[in-house]
Amino acid sequence: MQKSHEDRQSAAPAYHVDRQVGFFLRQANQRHVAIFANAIGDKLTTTQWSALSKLKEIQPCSQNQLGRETAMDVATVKGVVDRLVKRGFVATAPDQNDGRRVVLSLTEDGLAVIAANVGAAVAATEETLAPLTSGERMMFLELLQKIC
Amino acid sequence: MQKSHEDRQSAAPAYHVDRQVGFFLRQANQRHVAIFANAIGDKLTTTQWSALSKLKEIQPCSQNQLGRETAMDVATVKGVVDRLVKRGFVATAPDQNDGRRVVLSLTEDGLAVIAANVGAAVAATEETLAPLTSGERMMFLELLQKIC
DNA sequence: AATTTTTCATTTGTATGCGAATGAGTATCA
DNA sequence: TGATACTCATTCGCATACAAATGAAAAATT
Repeated sequence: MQKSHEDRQSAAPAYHVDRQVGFFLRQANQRHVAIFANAIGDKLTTTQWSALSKLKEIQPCSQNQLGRETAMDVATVKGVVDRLVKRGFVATAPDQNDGRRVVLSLTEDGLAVIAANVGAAVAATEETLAPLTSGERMMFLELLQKIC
Repeated sequence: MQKSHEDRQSAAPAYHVDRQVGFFLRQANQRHVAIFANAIGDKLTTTQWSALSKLKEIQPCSQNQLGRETAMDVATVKGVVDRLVKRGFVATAPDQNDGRRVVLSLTEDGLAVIAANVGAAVAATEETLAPLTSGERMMFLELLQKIC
């Protein structure tokens, strides 16, 4: 078998975008977002869901803190929170001790929408990992966390 | 040790957003995009890089086909291609046989910018996977592909 | 040949996601 | 106290990402 022109020129293997981690990460994320959107009943995005869920754990808290806890940029979390406030899931109040802060908390509706969709969120996680066996899932999650 | 209220109510484990695949996938992708942006010298995004690299493999081709090959929505690939055309990396021409199609191809500058940045792209992949050992990388990529 | 379906490209609207800049408020420290 | 540094929230610009709708052209079907 004759060697290809490329192989004759250098020992470096051919570059293929569709074999790079970044390419797969983007696709895997895309697939999960689609699964989540399909599973959830109340038109909540993955980031909105993250914000709501995290807020339930750490409320009351400032907007920036929520952003840090959910790995969102300040500009990003601003938009996410704005939409959640607009829909009545999150309430804002000025901080008494710090004039800069806006204190975030969940409303009744916010708590209700979380309760109503936890099942779907769990199902979305399950469906995303469906192609993997139980052992593969543990291994995958462990490795995935390492590159975050 | 007394059982928590939650445990008494149900056998279901507590839900934590920051332990779900989706949460990690988003973060891992974020980190890679940041690494890539930092490594590349010519202000190319990961999607723009995907489009250019793939185009080099399959040119000439239509816009929609490029979108399918790079896992991009028709609306998304439109914007990506527009910016690449604007910067002179991609040329468009009407298809002789099909009045709907726009035939895409790389320009001289397009080929040059790819050549000038392959090294950085490889380095970005390397840095993204840096937290993993060689064996872990193979395992991770294999599992990641399964959930795409 | 006429109808239906599919494909292609485009546009609109909504939602992230980040860099960078700004202004207001707080904390630190000389 | 006064200068400096930091934090918080906001805003602007740019770049994905998808749903949905549109119009034009091609392919498949009857």
